[in-house]
Amino acid sequence: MMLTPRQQLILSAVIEDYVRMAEPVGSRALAKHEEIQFSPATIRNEMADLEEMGYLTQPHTSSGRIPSQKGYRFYVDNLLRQGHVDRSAGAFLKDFFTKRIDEVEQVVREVSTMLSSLTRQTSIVLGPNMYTEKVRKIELIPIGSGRAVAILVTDTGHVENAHVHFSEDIRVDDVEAIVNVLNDKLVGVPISKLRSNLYAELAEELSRTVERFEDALAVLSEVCQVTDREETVYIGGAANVLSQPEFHDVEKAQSILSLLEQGGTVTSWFPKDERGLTVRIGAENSVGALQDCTVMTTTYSLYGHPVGHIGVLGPTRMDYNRIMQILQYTSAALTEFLTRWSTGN
Amino acid sequence: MMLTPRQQLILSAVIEDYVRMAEPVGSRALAKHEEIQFSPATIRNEMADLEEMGYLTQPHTSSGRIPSQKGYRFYVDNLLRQGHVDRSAGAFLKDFFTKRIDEVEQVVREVSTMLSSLTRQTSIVLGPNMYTEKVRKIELIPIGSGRAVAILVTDTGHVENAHVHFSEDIRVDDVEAIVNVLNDKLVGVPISKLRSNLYAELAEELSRTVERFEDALAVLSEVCQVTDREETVYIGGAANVLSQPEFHDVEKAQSILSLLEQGGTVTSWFPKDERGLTVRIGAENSVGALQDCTVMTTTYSLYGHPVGHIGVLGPTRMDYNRIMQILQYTSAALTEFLTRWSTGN
DNA sequence: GTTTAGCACTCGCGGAGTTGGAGTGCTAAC
DNA sequence: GTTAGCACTCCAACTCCGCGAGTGCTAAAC
Repeated sequence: MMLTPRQQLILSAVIEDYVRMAEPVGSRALAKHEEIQFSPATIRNEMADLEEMGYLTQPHTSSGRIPSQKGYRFYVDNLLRQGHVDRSAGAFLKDFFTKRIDEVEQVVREVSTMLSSLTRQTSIVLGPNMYTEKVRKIELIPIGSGRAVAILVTDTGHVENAHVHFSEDIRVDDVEAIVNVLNDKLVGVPISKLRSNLYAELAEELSRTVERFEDALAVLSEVCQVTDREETVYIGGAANVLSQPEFHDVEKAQSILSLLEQGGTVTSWFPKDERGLTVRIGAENSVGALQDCTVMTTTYSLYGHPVGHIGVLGPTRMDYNRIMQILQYTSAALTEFLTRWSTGN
Repeated sequence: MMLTPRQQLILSAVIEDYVRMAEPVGSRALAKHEEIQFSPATIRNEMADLEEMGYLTQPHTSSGRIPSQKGYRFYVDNLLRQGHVDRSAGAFLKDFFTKRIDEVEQVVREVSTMLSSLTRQTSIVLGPNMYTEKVRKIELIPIGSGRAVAILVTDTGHVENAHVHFSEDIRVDDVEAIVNVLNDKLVGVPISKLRSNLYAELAEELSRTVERFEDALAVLSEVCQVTDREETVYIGGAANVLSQPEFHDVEKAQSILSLLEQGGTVTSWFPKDERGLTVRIGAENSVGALQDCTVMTTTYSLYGHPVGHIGVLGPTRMDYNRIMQILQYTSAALTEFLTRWSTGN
């Protein structure tokens, strides 16, 4: 069942040609490759075998072959020659990451547009989540008529806020009391723990120390809800799907673009609880509209924990090698940036 | 030079038919309208005149007529029969705006997707700017190793934040001193005034009262920079451009989509310093890629001042009447929501 | 003078027929 | 096992043609 070296050679040649030209590749064309020393006839025989085994398909009898999903899978798993990002991309990336930026959000957003312009595909970036960060301070700022803004600052300087409603006649003391309890109990606690048992403990503490229990509870529940904030999704180069010949069919393109528009859906394309690089080819994506697409993703980390995802969406006919290199480089650089940033530049 | 009533009738019939069918409309088809009581021959004569005057064009000799840009312009300026949103849209809108939501950002974002699904076009919404809001409180929260987060809360509860770098050896007192001066001087000041003469005055005050002048200045300049924050841009239904027959040409569609992706550019499509409804038809848009598009926009307000924009982008062949009604309704409802929201729900 | 019927003409569109080329599978020779 | 040769397949591009929708013009009717 294993492929002979020659078959592997031919398979990768087919894939690489097809990725470049977007057209079925025939035996004559392959024979011109310098690594390939056999005659077209031999190649034809091998290709017929590869087709029989399901690695190649023919759009119609007597046209060249194109890789099947199984073919791509084998290629990604066994034939990708690891390496470094190519010259120009490397320069571009190095340049990008030496620019000094210090707002995380801005960096993440720019990574998204950078990835899409470098790969000429659509990029998807999930902003870093804050689960591992710890509460630094909670503030409660009244803004009149029984309303206030609750502000939570994490140890890395993330700021989240939520609006809270109070009873009309709450007093400044009450507000202060609430804030004090919250800060006493929550400073230093990781965001991911806010929801859990702490909630009960805090509710109890509040009921003991604070007069305005309902109001305090309102604040507490708002504060805890930051846990539920979805990671922000940045999508770059969505228009690039239209430049792929496989999406000149407007219907397909539209279905993909509408998917991309619903930020929520996109989140689910990323493998949960998996770090490092993943490649989802065609039907492996489970989402119907992505049957002809490959989604390649990886994670970036802070203090050794993956905190966000970066990914590239393109046709199954994508330059796996190049994009993989770019993603890995970017992931590493982003991780490094985050560490530098969170330890004080 | 003025059009006769009959010509106006025919012009609007042509436009309304064309908007519906997206195909050149001929004399026979028009003659079937019940408002139109003339024979096809008469209509042909009138259409020939309208073409000569530039209100209609013919894609090729002997095909129906389509409206020219000038035709649309005349239609929008003189023939649009004002009215109310149609039944189903009205119900939809009413329903949308009675849902109780209380985060401004969320409302604005949802308005964007609502507009696009209701109009089946692309919607563009600029979030409310804060120029008219006043500073409620400024906080400065150290997060270790010479860094801090500056937080600015406005009277309506907007929260903005920025990171600040200090000298390593700054003391808590210094930080407090800075915050105090800033709050003393800035609370109650409208955001729009932060940049102006106040800056100089404050710098001077800080130099007198605060030891760490450079650090104070760093904070001040970060705080003042919130003025420069661009309004957030929400784009909804970008994929809808592909469902318009005029954009089945992938090239065109792509150029529009890439434009939409650069949020910054989009901002410039909105007329500055103009309130109320504007319609930019075809070449009136000045941006090359929008030659076949119409951008219809209006503003929404808070306390009588326009604070944001909503708009719809579609082909010049759009349902001007319907979209205009929807925009006006939405603008009013959004204004009302904002007032209700900022005066305490 | 305005409106209308009639008619010849134009032009794009879709289907049918044709051709050329790229590519295959098979067979037989090396 | 490899390769040259050959017959075969099928798409893509092209041309040709007829149809139909629509026009402009003219002459008659109102």
